[in-house]
Amino acid sequence: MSVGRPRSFDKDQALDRALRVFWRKGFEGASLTDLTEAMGINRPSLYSAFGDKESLFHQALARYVEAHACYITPALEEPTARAVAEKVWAGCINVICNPRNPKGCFLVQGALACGDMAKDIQRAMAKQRRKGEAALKDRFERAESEGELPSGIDAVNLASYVATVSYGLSVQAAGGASASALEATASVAARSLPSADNC
Amino acid sequence: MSVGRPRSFDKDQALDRALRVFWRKGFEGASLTDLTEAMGINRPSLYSAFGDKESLFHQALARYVEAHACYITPALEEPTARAVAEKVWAGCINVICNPRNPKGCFLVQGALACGDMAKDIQRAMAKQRRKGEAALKDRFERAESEGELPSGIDAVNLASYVATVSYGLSVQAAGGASASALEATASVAARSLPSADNC
DNA sequence: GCGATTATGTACCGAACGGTATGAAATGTA
DNA sequence: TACATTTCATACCGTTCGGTACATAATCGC
Repeated sequence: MSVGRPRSFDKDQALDRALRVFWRKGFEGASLTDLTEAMGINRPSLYSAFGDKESLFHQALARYVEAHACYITPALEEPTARAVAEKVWAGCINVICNPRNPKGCFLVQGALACGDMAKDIQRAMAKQRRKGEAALKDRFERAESEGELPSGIDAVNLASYVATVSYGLSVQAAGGASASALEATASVAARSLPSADNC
Repeated sequence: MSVGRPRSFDKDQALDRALRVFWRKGFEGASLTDLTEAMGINRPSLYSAFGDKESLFHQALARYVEAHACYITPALEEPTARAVAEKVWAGCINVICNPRNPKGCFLVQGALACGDMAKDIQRAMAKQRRKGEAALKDRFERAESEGELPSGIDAVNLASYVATVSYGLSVQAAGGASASALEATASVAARSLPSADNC
């Protein structure tokens, strides 16, 4: 056991609550007062446990990826490109319309447009989005090699498309769209996907 | 001619410059110092000409709709639902990847997630997005009545889909995607659209 | 118990925020 | 020229921002 006074709060829980604040208000819209109140701690505790606001945000981002954007991993294991895409969108809608969560995708609305001081944050978010797209691309390259993709679609474009629809759904959710409305939208999007009779 | 000292700056030009700042940095990320410096005027001139920051934002929003989101109107006059959607996406990409503009769509990134003080702004942006979707819906209802839409797609869902893809493209552009990459993405999206051989 | 160490609560820091008071400058009217 | 009117530039307002000094409290090894 480490010496010194023990921490009186649960660090993971506090990080989860910070994530929810950043998720709802964005990096710039979330003040330290918002954060400390939601986390149930005061400022010095936040700084000693997480570093400054930017560092806290990066940790919240990592937490989001592992705890909320994790639906991507099992989706990639679906047997067909179509099933992968449909499962990604379904998982996405499940997160962005979950009444227990802020509306929308954190990776989209955490820092899409921001002041110069937050440009590093903005880049980190874009990088994380690209990471998801790269995972999709790898998966669709496999589909390509298996002859699953029709002519005129390559893995990169399909991955970009699947991600693009996800981002669009997130904007819709942030604007108040319901899960059922977005499921209908995703079902239209699915018409683009390769199916058994078009390859 | 009105009495009093004449204004020493062009109001429309100043508003255009304010729009660009809000577009790039969002409502909260744009400070009054950013705005006045870009507009080439000082604070009291801004307040006397445009009101407070929120009022200026609303005027910038109106300007954006008429000067940059205006590509929607001619797109609606295309003869088929497919052509409408393709022209909307092409017009969208032309705006969000235009090197003369900030990257991305102002209606998406102006105030997607924000602090409580900017919630009215957030709602105004969502309302404006819905306005565009409603225009698409009306157009696709016409397509529906003309028997152009295949079974399983109604006008509302198709309009939501076309808008959703646009928003997703905007997120991609904000993240640095090139116009050519987004054109390829949009071409995948177009596979969802009704074509001559699927109704 | 005692010192070392770490966390907590309060109270505060300089800087930047949005917004404004004030007086000088520039116009039309007379 | 004198006045009314409107804009301009400076300098400032109170508030909130992100971040921290400092003293106290709680735990460890000894």
